[in-house]
Amino acid sequence: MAEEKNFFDKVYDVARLIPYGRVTSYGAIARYIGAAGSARMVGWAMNGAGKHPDVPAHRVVNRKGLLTGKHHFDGTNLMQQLLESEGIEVKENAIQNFETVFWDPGKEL
DNA sequence: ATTCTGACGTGGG
DNA sequence: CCCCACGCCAGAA
Repeated sequence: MAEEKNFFDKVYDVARLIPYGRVTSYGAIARYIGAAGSARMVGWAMNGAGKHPDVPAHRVVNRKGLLTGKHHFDGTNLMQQLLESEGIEVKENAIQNFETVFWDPGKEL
């Protein structure tokens, strides 16, 4: 694939690679695309993910495994339902067995 | 141009 | 685990 030069495209590209039933953190993606330290930009990029149906933003959480971005989805618990539908256990906006379902792009790839 | 905010991360206590 | 402070970069007012 051609290398995306846009920061957003890179984020979307990695997010699309997240396997089913797995989750990753903003920092992991940021580091993989070469924007280590700018994890905030990853989250910001996700703001435009709504235009990219192939981008599973619900599989991206912060390093604590908290569904910090659930507030940005249509419903209040849409993100949690999506994760639960993939077999991921979520409790109080926090992913259970986070280390088990965690997927690191720079590590798995 | 300046200021603030934001789906974060890391380090120290 | 919690809390606090700093860094980070892009965009909106």
